[in-house]
Amino acid sequence: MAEPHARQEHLVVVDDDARIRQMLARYFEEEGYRVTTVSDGKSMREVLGRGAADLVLLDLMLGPGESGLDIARDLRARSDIPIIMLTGRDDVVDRIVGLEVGADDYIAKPFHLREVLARIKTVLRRRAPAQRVAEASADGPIRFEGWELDIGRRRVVRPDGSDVALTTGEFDILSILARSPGRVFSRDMLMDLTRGRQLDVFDRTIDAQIARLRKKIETDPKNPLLVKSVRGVGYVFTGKAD
Amino acid sequence: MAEPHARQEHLVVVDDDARIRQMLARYFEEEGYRVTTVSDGKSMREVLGRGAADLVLLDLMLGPGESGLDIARDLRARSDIPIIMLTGRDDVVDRIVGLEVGADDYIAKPFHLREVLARIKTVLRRRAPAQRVAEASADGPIRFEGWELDIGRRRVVRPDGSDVALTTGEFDILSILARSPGRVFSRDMLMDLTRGRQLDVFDRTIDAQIARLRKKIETDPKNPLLVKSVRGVGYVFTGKAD
DNA sequence: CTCGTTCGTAACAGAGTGTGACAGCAGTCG
DNA sequence: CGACTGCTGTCACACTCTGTTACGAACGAG
Repeated sequence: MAEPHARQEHLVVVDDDARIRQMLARYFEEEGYRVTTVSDGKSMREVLGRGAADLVLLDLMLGPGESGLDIARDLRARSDIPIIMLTGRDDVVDRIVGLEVGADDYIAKPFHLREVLARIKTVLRRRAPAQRVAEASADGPIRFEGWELDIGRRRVVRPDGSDVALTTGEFDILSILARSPGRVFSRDMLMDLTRGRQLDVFDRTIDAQIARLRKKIETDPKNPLLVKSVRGVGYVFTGKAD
Repeated sequence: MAEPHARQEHLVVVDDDARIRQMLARYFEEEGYRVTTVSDGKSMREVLGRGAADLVLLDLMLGPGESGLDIARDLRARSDIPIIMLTGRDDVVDRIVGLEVGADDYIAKPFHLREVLARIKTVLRRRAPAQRVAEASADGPIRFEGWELDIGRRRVVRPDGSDVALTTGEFDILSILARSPGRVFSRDMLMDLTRGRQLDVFDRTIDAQIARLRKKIETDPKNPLLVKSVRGVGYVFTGKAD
């Protein structure tokens, strides 16, 4: 059921088969989404040019002379709109290439409408937080106070050259913080950015993670120098960039 | 469009009846395949010698002096190209022998074009996903941290130049991961992309393969640098491209 | 100083992961 | 055909990671 107060999210369905377009549109509309259907890449670009879409559902098997993969690549090059591909059951290669060019997920045909809906919700809810942390810095490592934080390689090196074994959660939090030194992040934001979830009222998850993180990277965890608390607000990275 | 969205698959039709050749060719071309027709075994070998074909559709009733069965046996001895035989309605013996010599399927004449197409798709689909993984990259090898991963040749070379003996399964997983560094793949996706199957609930297959893979390519498998785990999500390749 | 709030962190339980062992299987070789 | 070999899926068990709870310490307002 649609939630009346939630902003209606806008899906764009790209498929050359009119029946499939109609079937998907009808189903998603019943589920409370706004749906626009188009049959080819050109129309899709028109629609996207007109207004913001939240997600593109793209059939890779379009008619002759048009490749869903090219459309996906092109789309990804110019925007961050999440893409879910519809592929033939056995188009393993297409899926691999599709993910490579930046699609967020794929669904094999024939599909269950329920499943498509579930995937859409998942992708909309969190565009793979871990992924986002990684994308945060495809560039070189962040250096501070002799430390080195290589987000791409998920690796942290101490001033003395030794590796720090951070867990996934610890690493994600540190990445977010260190990427924007001096900026204060609320627990809410950290939770959302690293796990794609909202924070419950009395949730101490982030606090616990911060404590564990400090124990591993601070010389004196009681007097943190790198990750400081801002009472009533959140946490901030105070390491000085080299 | 720069490239067709999926490589056009190449069918070779071997039949001594020109009308049948033409009929099949026209139909398959409409269906998006690349088709080459030949009338005898000699021409077939020429065509196969020139370039890769994906499937041979072979009439067992060739003209006098030539046996489709011999051609099939010979072809199978020298390659893995899938073979579908066209046999007379009652050539039970031929079918048996044909399957024995390694044909993948047979179709009794007279046949429906639809059915032929369906069989072709089935046979092409049956080909090991691994093979399709390999096809996914006709490009050069992937290089990272001094390593070399040649997907086409299914070969992995260490920075010191020595070969690593990866098994098929290990290689497939590494290929998928390394093609999209920084992208997190769920176990589900890895299973689907490498073996074309879905993951059962408590399936640890991928974990086991990852462990074996790490043992072979990581300096310290306990602290992996190339293939890292993302708790609750999956695995990610963290090698940096050279 | 007192009080209510916020934060740090130890402790625990449950879920997730690594890995050795083993058995079935397919391919190979004699 | 049978022995052998290497690969893979599965299981079991240990270990790791994380969310939650609890409690005391730190903090800020008045």
